[in-house]
Amino acid sequence: MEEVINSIQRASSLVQNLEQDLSNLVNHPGMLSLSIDEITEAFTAAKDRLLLISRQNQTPESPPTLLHETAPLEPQMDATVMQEWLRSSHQLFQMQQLHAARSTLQIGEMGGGREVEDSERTMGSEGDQVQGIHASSSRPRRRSREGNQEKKKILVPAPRFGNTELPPDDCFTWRKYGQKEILGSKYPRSYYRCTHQKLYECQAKKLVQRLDHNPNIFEVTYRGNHTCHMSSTAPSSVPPQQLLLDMTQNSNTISVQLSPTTNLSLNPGVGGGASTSRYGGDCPVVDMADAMFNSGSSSGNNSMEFLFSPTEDRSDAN
DNA sequence: CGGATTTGACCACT
DNA sequence: AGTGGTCAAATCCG
Repeated sequence: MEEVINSIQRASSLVQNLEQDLSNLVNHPGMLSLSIDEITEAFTAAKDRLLLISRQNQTPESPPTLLHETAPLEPQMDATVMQEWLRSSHQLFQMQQLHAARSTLQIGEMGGGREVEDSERTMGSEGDQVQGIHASSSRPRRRSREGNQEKKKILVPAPRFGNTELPPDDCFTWRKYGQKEILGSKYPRSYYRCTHQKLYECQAKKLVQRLDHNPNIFEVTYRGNHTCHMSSTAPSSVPPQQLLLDMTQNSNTISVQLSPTTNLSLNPGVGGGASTSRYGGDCPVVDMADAMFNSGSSSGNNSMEFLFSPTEDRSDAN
């Protein structure tokens, strides 16, 4: 596990370096590629180790919830895009660390107060219970009060190959139940709920919307917790959240979910498939989301503020 | 045929 | 009244 941590830390610092020199490196694709390769290798090394470890620790039927590869981003992206996903991925990584650190404490309120996002400001954020939606009951179409649902936003790079319309895979199966044009947004918002909503009364939902100014990035808003404890494929004896916690308890600083690999999508040099392994067991986003959910409240507030917040904010998270 | 998606309409909330 | 969220019939798809 120590090697894993070392690899991750190395990768993280490489990401930071890359981020700092990004404006220069963008003009030197070769060097940029090398840099990305280094990061990829570091994460891949960590991943390989973790896969080994997780295979030893998991029951055979447990879906691999560790580490992910998503569709690679197009190698030559502009600086803005690059910076966005670098920042977001770095933030995600920070969040993983934050979560790992906090998971050993009793997680409840976070000190910041920055967690409350705009939509929650007006509603309050109890975030503890989820109302059931019984479409066929005597009160049809009752909309659950958003303010009572935990709501977390993350930014996820859109697949640059294959079907870029697909929202990022996150290891859970989602059923789309609506799409709507949102005022002031170029792109429609898609509404998803957990496929197992009926079976397990799972109230997890997510909203997916492309960013106006950057269609290469999805803003994914998760609401409600998964109570189904199901992955996209088969029932897992251990819910992903649990795995996360279990693993993080073993390493006191770094969560092994490593969403960064995912969201970094550092695949130019890695022979990963171009398309999302939709049910392949790589479940990046949800791990992150779960991490956030399970930490009571995380540092997520307004997505942009949260993800692109200044460094002191992130260091504050440590 | 069953489950997922689409899409217009309805409803809750501000 | 405007807007976002949800429903549910129609349709698609494997």
